[in-house]
Amino acid sequence: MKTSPSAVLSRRKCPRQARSAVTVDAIFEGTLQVLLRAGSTRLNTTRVAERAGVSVGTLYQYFPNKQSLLYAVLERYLDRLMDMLEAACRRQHGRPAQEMTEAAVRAYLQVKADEPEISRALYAIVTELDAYRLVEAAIQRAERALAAMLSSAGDGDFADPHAVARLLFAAVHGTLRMLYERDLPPVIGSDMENQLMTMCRAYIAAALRPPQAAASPAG
Amino acid sequence: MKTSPSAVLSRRKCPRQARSAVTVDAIFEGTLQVLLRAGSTRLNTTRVAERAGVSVGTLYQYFPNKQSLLYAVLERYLDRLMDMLEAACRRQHGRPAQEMTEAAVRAYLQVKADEPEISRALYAIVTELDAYRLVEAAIQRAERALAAMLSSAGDGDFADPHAVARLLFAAVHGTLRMLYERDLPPVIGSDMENQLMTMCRAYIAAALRPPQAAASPAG
Amino acid sequence: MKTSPSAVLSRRKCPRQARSAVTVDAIFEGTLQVLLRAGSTRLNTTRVAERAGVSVGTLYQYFPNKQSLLYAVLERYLDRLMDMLEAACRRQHGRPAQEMTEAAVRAYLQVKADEPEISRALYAIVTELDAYRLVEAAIQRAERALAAMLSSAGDGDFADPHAVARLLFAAVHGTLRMLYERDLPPVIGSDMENQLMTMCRAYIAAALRPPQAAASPAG
Amino acid sequence: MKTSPSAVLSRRKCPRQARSAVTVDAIFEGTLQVLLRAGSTRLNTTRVAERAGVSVGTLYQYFPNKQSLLYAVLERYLDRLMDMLEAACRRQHGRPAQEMTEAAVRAYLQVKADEPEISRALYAIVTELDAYRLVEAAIQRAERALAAMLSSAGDGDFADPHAVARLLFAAVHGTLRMLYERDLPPVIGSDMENQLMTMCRAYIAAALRPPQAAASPAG
DNA sequence: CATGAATGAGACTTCATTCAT
DNA sequence: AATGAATGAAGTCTCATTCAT
Repeated sequence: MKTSPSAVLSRRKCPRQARSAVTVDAIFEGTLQVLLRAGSTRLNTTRVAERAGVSVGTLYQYFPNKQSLLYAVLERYLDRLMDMLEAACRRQHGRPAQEMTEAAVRAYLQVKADEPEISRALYAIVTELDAYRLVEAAIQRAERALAAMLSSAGDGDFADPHAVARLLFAAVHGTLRMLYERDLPPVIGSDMENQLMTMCRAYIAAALRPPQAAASPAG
Repeated sequence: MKTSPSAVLSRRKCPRQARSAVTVDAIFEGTLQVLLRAGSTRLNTTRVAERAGVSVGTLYQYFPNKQSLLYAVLERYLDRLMDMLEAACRRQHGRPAQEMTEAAVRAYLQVKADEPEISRALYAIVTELDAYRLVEAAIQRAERALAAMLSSAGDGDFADPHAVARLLFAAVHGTLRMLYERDLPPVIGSDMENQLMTMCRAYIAAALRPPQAAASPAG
Repeated sequence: MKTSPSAVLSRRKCPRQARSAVTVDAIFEGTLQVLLRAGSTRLNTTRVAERAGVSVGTLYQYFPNKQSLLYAVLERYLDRLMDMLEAACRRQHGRPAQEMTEAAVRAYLQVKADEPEISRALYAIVTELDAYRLVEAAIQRAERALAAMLSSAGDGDFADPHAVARLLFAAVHGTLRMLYERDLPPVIGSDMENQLMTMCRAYIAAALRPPQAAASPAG
Repeated sequence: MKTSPSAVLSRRKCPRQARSAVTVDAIFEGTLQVLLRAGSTRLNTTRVAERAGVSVGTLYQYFPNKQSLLYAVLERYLDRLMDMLEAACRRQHGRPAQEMTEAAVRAYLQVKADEPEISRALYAIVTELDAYRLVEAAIQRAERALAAMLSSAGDGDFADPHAVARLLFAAVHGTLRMLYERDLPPVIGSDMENQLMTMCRAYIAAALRPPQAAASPAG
């Protein structure tokens, strides 16, 4: 039942010429525009092509079918999101656990805050494509980045850094998702972000083991 | 662009005869079956009717259109979920904050664990219907129930119980959603549940203010 | 292709009991109501039954199918219309041609004016049923009544009274039809009626042969 | 409840390529064919497309819905009919009233006689679409053309040419309509046409005022 | 390569009619 | 006789995809 990324979803041609790249970009952009303005239900290839300023035929020259187009759009979005999260995590290596966590979470909030509708719209795509494998890959990138960061904490270590990273990401991402799917007044939104931060800090504090009193010769 | 529950989505006929009630139930059940087996993309009225063992005509005698059917299914699910959460919260009134939270969260995990695919499938519906208003109402029921419970804690109080309830629900629900959308091995699943519990406890501990030693005679 | 009045259109049972007659009347009335309020396109048996205050089942106990119902409604209307026209014509027997014509035409205008929407709605039925045979019968009643009247004129006779009656009816009825299908301001409507009268008078004058001056010995 | 020609009824796409124009013509033709052979009740988009030799999809590429198709067919027919009537009227300018009237009426009879079934079928459309506004526009074109013609009569003038034109058109058109809706034997048909002519002549004679003997020196 | 007209399977919905209660 | 729930054929319309130009 699940769509396998093989055959059906692969893009048809790698744009080698500059012109092609422009076209593909226009199509990606068009897809997002339609998604935002018309919603995922009314998203169809004709409309996308129209908005992208190309003909349907052209669209089909770059993507073998509608699914592959959506898949590519999603892939690109997740890649960029994860690139950014990885970068943010790397920047925190070696710092104290609380600070690094706070910084990473804040970075994630930041990006998501810039484009709440896009996030929401893309979830529709995930559901429609059953593209959970793609999401899974992204999540794992996030977890690995967070785990590596946590492992490098300068002020202690974690019994199972990956487990902590896993929950941290799930909690932060899941909370954000709820936050952006609801139409909450900004005041409440920012309060929730504060509460989220409090929770993360409390969690990290509970999971962090202070550095081995290396000087415990008595041990 | 959002679908308002009025006109379009309301049910067409209240089943008066016993026969009707049975039929409507069969339709609800059929919808869920199709949702689970064929996925939301392949869900169509014909298939639902078929699975429910009735004709399309019958389906349309109770629901003016496909959307209203999905809306009703969703509504029923959310109502039941919230009924259960409210009951669980009420049962905890007066107990210590940590214990009550743990119990409530566990109850929620429990229900959701029984039917992971249904949850996932229903999210697809929410997206397709833009039925965020319905979800919002359910969320608010959850928040109120949790806030009332927290306010009754026997071992302290919260500066802003509703804010705590809000985040608690968002974090738990959001985390669960990620948990069930991924196909994680059970081991990891249960580990995540433990981590989630840890996080909740840590958060509650951080938000709970011990009882005012107001009555402290020494005062 | 035409619907023959046989089998399909005949009413299923002649209401012998008073209760039945009441029901049938209610159904007739309901049909007209729906026709006027919802239009012929949205006229369906369920709606008719509803408006008539009976169930569909009952409706089908009196009419074997939808067509027969419409047919009966039409028949009743045409019968009444023609009854009235015949009566009006009979009342004019023996009077001068101009006066009798004017009176008959006026009577026809009168009835039609009382219920322009009904007329219009019923035409829709005629088209849908291809019930031209029924209309034809009514027209012939009209023509016969008018011809008989004209033949009895006290001030002359007509070479072919039936031909005159035929055109007279066609012109009056056709003009009226146009009048009521358009939404003309009353002023123009009444002016048209005057013009119509002028035309009829002129036509009769042209067709009427003065009485044989039998006493013209000089001839 | 009336259908306004805006939005819903307007055509979807202006045929730009030659191929398109051919397709649209085929669709128009197909619609008429179906209308004539199957009747307005059995007219459906599938059948029209089939008869036109195209697919339903193609049909819907040019017309947003069934109504708009019928509307367009009707519009085209009325336009052509009125073009012809206007031309005929213009040709009569300046001639004597009786002659011009007779010529115009005859021209109208002529066209209608060529295609009695089409006329009848199209009336069904008018009823189904409630497209009375469209018909109204056509009627007004007819009235204007006739009024202008009458005003130019070389042998007198009319107190209210437009009123005369209005009734003239109503009577002629209405009579014709009755004539073609009935299945009268040709003999009677042509007799009616003669009678109609007599009536028109009589009416014109009654309405025409001889030229002012303005130069009457005796005055 | 690009275009956009054409295709047709398939989705949604209505409604005349039947029949168990 | 009356009821109204159930039926399912048939109609309208959409949209992913192809292919001649």
